[in-house]
Amino acid sequence: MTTGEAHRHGPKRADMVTITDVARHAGVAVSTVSYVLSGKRSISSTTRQRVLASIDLLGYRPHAGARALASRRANVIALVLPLRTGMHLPVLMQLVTAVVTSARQVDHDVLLMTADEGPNGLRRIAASSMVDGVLVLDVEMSDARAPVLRTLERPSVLIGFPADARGLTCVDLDFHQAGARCVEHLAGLGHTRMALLGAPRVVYERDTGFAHRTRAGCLEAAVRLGRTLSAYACGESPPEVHATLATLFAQDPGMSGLVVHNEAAVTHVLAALPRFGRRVPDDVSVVAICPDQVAESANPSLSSVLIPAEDVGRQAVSLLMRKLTGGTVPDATLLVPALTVRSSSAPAPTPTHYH
Amino acid sequence: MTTGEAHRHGPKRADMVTITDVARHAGVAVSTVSYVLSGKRSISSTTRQRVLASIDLLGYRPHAGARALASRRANVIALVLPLRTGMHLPVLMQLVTAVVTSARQVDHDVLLMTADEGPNGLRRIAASSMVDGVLVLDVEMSDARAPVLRTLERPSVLIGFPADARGLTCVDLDFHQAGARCVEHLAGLGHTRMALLGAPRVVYERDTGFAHRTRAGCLEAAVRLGRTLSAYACGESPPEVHATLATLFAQDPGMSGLVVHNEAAVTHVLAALPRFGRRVPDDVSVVAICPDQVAESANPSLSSVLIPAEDVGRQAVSLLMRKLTGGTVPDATLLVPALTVRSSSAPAPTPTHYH
DNA sequence: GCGCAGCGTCGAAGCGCTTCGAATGCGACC
DNA sequence: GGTCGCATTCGAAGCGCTTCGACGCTGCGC
Repeated sequence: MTTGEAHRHGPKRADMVTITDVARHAGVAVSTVSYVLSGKRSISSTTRQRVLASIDLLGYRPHAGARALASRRANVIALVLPLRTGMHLPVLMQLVTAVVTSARQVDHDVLLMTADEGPNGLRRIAASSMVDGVLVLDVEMSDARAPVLRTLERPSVLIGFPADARGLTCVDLDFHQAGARCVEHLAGLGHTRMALLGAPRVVYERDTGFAHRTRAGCLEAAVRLGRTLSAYACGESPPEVHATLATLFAQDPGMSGLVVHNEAAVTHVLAALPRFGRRVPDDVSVVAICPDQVAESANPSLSSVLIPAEDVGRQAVSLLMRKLTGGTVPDATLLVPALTVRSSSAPAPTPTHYH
Repeated sequence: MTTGEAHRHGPKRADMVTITDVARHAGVAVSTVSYVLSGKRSISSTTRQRVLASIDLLGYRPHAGARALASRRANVIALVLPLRTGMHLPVLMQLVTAVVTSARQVDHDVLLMTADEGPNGLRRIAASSMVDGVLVLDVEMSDARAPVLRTLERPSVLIGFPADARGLTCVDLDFHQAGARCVEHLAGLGHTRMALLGAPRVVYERDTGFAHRTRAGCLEAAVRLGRTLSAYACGESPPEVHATLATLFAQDPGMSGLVVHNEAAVTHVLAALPRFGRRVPDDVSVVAICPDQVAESANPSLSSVLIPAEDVGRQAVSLLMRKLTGGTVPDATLLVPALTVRSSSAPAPTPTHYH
């Protein structure tokens, strides 16, 4: 269905209400309407009422492009998503939702970019004044986008930490503290001999920040609390998990508190423990660092430190906004992890003799 | 007109290259640069070269807002995602990626909206000339957004069919044909007695289009090919699946070809069949209508009709573009389903006697 | 030799909005 | 009563781009 008026000069839509229309209808100057809307100058309450009434009546909506042109602010931020996503999808979605919602709360919209346009996409978007700032999700250690962001003429915030984060603003969960929380929880339940079952060895061998940080956090907490903790790298397949557990129990049969930081392996761990004669949580307590969904759908449900997707998204937007308004922000923002107790952790058992 | 002047009236960014700069540098009029870029008037090749060189040299990028203002086209489409997503997440992501990529190919960007802003969000976006058109994902039968779209001053395309699709442009998989394909596949393998295990009863009782269409497609194909097919609604829990299968085999022990259109139940079906003494695919062949991932990760992997997310996304964008350029498009676009043969289907067994 | 048709280019008029400086009106103050 | 200060409001100048009519030029037909 076409609207009338197809072939005029400056394409003139009959149905578009402009600020001029509002001004005329309210009997004020255009600038007055603008000031009512932006609040950048004081307007008498009678005038304000009148203008607002006209706006309402005419159904006026400011033209985003015109506004961007005149004010040099688009009120749009770019959200860069990877297309290859190693990330847990539900968590990603939570993040995205949180970002969009938070952005809307400060009157911004979100432009979606997939990574396949690569660095050039970033430059294009930024240079065209289409967005005021950029939010990058699912950052990798050696992220090709990181260097580009540094040279970009617009502020940006990363969710996650690349290997080289200098000069970049990053947000993520505080994995060091997450590790510590897990150990503290187990220690609080009376466990004295613990283990960390972490990511595959290769992950540690690359300088993958968050894996190291988790391990350091666990070890530090164990030392601080006077407990034993040994850390194991662990593959993701059932056989590898089984092998790791075998080694672990061989070295320390009395181990009763297990921290798992390996999303893929965690269900296999639960499945394998009974085969070593350990019931969860009666003989061994398990605490995981993983998305909520994984923790909840496990059997038994896992006590865990969650990825606080909501918070991360909100924080990221808030940081970006602060940068946009010329504020100064910390380079690194680490979110305080929260531990949720579920069915996989319980007070330490009285010592048993295993062979 | 002097360019110097750092602290004039309108905020002047030193780092922004405008079309005026390009024109001056190339020694032509501003309009000429514009025409080189848009190709809307013929320009001599020498001039074009010169202009393009200047653009390149200066690193010029048109200001999106200014362009939108003058041309009344934002070159942005809105993508509306639900926040509550009943949809299979990987499929959703595929769709989103496909949409973004397709849009970029026709020089459009994508503005992301979550549904929680509701109908008002749609109106806001549309009226502010921020987007030229709207793409709505994951449409429900009784979708609150549908009526709004009809009154919107911008074209829209839905992915999925609401109950009342009058006056709306919708795209989806052709479920009728999908059902038929499954039956044809089984018939081709020599199966004569088949069954359809569909969605829960309530889904049929609401007038849920795609469930009915699948069933009709299966029945029609069975009749056409001279085979037996009975359709069963089926719940999603293991006990319900077990019960349905029990009924099914009680009524027709010789059933050897099973079509499953129930994502949630399909794994339970595979798990339950052995308990009825049926091996897959030796005794019973199973064909599913489900996302690729589900089919691939099942054991045995499922022969299935996939949701062609890529195609759907591409089609949706292409339809929207056609509407934007004043073209006329069909109300309903049904995508041809493709069946992928995997390990769950095999030639019909020689008749066996079950009790 | 003159008129005419195109081609290629230019100049100017906006698109709808923000923002700055200036104008207005009013009570207060000397 | 004149002047100053304050609170409001107005007018106009752009923001960077597109688009339309106009114009100069060349080559052609008569």
